[in-house]
Amino acid sequence: MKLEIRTRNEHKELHNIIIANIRDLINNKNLEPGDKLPSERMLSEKFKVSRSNVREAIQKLEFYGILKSKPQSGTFVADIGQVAMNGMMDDILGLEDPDFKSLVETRILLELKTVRLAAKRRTDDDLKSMESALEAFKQKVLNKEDAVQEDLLFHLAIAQACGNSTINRMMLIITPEIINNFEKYHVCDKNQSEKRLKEHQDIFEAIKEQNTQKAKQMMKDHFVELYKYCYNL
Amino acid sequence: MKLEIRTRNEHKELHNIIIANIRDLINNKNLEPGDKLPSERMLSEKFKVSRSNVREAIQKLEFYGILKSKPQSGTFVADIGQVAMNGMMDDILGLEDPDFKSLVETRILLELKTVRLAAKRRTDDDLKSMESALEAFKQKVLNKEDAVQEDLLFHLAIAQACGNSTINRMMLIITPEIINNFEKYHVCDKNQSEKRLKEHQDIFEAIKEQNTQKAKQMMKDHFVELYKYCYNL
DNA sequence: TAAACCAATCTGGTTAACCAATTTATTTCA
DNA sequence: TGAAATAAATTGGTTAACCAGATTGGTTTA
Repeated sequence: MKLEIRTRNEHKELHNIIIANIRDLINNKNLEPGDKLPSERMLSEKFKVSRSNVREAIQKLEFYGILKSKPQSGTFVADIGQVAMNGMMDDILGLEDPDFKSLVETRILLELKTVRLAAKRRTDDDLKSMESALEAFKQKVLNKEDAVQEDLLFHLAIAQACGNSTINRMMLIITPEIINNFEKYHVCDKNQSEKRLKEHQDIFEAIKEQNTQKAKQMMKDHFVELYKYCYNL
Repeated sequence: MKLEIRTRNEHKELHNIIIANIRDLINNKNLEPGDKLPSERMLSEKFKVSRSNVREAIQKLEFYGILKSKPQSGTFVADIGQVAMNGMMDDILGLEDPDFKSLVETRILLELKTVRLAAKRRTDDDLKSMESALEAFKQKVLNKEDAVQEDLLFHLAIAQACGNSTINRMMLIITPEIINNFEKYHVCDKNQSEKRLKEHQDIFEAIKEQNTQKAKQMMKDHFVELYKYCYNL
């Protein structure tokens, strides 16, 4: 178990070394946005690492939009400017794993927005999928079963209804981390699950009525417990 | 040019097919959280795709926290529950490229938060890096040069000072996309760059004074133009 | 001269063989 | 019989050779 974590960190560390090398190379060679990076083969030779490691690092930088790979052509510096790229590289290299507090704080921020947007923009289809998610949650609660997944699926259904693909994407990114931490710190309190169900139903009703103010307030009430965890921990 | 885009889409499409296959497999075999997935070799054979394609798809699912790979051991379903996993898979498969409006809307939401948090939590080191980013922006503006990168670097410096690693991460994710769209739609107006500089300085001062209300208001003023783009487009 | 052609070369992507650590099955010994 | 030792099979990770498409530079041709 310990070894596996060690290798994971070493793996991540190797990525960071390669990313730092790529950054230095871009700076030293004064590569402008749009310029072509040396080929993967040359990079792997230069950095004394395997080509697949180089590819993984490039893939990561592609995810952040810093590089673009074109098949049978090359890898290119994205059009974001050298200075911005450097700043972002430094940020990426300094990224630590998110702490629970930062996750919860972000979730509250995002969801107070999604619920307002969802109340404003929800379609009938959105309502249907929210309702079925709510129903699944209800069944689990009434059967006194664990319902953490169904809980968050309802929230994801709201995010999907908010009509903002970027916010939706971010909810998808943080949700698994939220779940993991919930389980790690035993945040979920089964005794309150019926209260939670009521709150979910209130939120759903507000969205259905397209009452943005009420929707936001219901969500805030729903998050009262979370606020505690966020600022007591 | 057209071909390259076609191949990119095909590539993404292949990933989605594999992800959908993995989802179906987990459902059909009733794999619980923590259970082991079939080996990469078996998956590649079963899905009639290369093993490296399978690895890339797994890597993507790892990024979203749905799977976890352990070297020399196997790939495991994360502890997020079957139902939640299914919902997330569906969301991931349906993810389209973010539209400009959703990007701007999200940026405004995030930055109105980061600026408040930064005003509350900023350290002296944070101030220094914000100041140097601001200075770089100032120089470019005074020289009438293009300053889009320096502009957004200042905003990233604020995000770094907000003491929330998750929000910071999200700013890093959307910034390149914002820049690309700015350039595509020619949002940046050079004639107003001196006004922008003034606004940046006001924001910096408010953060320095730790005046959260003022900081938020200054940022709002700074975003007036963006609001137009967000709701006129 | 310049536009069209072509072949050598270089590219990211793919494949299959290989590696070391791990897990599972088998054998051995008390 | 049961625990300890060991061998075999399986795993994700790594490597190097290979592929098809794109690029490039020189040559030919109108």
